[in-house]
Amino acid sequence: MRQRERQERPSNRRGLRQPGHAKGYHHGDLPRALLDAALHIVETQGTAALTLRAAARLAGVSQAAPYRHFANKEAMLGAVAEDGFRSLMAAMRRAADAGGDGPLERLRGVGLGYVTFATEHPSHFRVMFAREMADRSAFPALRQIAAETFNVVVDAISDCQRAGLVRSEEPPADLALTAWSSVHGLSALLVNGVLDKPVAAVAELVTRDLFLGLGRRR
Amino acid sequence: MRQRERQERPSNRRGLRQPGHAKGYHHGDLPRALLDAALHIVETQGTAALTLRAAARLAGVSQAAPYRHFANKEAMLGAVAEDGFRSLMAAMRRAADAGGDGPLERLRGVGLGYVTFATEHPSHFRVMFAREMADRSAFPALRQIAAETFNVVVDAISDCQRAGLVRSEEPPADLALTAWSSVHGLSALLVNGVLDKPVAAVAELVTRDLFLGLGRRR
DNA sequence: ATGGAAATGTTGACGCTGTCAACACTGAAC
DNA sequence: GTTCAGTGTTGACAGCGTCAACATTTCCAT
Repeated sequence: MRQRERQERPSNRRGLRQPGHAKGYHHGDLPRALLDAALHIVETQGTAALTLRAAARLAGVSQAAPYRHFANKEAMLGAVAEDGFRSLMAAMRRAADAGGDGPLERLRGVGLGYVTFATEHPSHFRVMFAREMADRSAFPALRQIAAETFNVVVDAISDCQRAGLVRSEEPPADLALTAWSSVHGLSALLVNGVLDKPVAAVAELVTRDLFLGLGRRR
Repeated sequence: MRQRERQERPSNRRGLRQPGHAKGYHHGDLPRALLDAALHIVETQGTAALTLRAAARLAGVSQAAPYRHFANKEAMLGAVAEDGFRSLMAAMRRAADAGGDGPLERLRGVGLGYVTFATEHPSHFRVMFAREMADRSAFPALRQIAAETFNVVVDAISDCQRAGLVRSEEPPADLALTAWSSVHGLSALLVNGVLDKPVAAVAELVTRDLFLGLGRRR
């Protein structure tokens, strides 16, 4: 589940630590422990339960301890979002590999991987994108990793163009924007419960129609 | 500002205070006033400032008064979202009319209207879709009006199919789902500040590529 | 018209939250 | 060994959603 292994030091057992206990006043790697706690909360209890105090509680520290490592709650959510993008990229790449060898199958896999990640981790997905505009500019690392995610799509489309499977009159980034929008939009609608159809069916549908286009083939 | 008429209940005709005269112990039409207050807050101060107590304050009543008309905060957000869908539908229809006479121009207008509404009312847009799944099923009116919004897209596509401008092998609802996803996804990315390009440019781009499809024309 | 019932308002409280200031402990550098 | 920056704790504050208890007003049956 947690794809990033946390390096555990023997002197530091997260969660088993009690306040004031002689075991250790200092935690060891509190930022890591807080992020792990936050990730656990968002996956198991949803975004509403993802609170600074809850993360501190789960990490076994006092409510004010997180402020030594995160400027405020937004900063912590930013870290959670960043981790989410890493997971999303991994899921897309995994799905692309599983899709097949042809560039088109890989592109399709990227899209399906995106939708699958969103529906399997709806709360995490929501944290990744439910950010205010003003805040987003204050988190360059978040912008950066979102851009990398986008590049996965661009690369998949470039490969298809080179293989003559996708229109080449347009720059791959332009087509990638359309593809990303479609897949992200479908994910958002699914995650927010607007659609009640099975995920697999609508994902197949949208990726196919995205490829074919709405217009009549002439 | 808010130009929607309030519909008067027949059982309430006697002794109903007109807006502006509501000065007594009873308000007159507190539900309406609270919704107006909430709409004003979400437009001027964003979703974070949209709080039950703030709406009560703006409506000039105590913090507990809203509970006579809304079960909880979620219910109020649901009402705000509902109003948002009404505004969105109106914006789409307006943009369709402004687009031109041909069905294709109207379809394009619907899409551009959607994106324009989202970027011009980002906070309202966020409230409309940032709802938890569990809650959504508890608001049938919300599901209903979201379905109506979707039908605007379906109808526009049907018209295009009848005019032979859009592929007819597929049911219009299927194509509409792809179109909705694309336009919603672009809106979500723009609203959440993931893209920093001009709205008009990307909206043009995505709607065009959506029509053409990613695949090579044969 | 009138008095009780129902509707709708207020006050005050609870526990939760994000956040901060003041303080306490720890470990490393001098 | 002392000092000091880093990191943790305690206790407080205001604002939030929500509820119970109470106050006032309007409606309806008499």
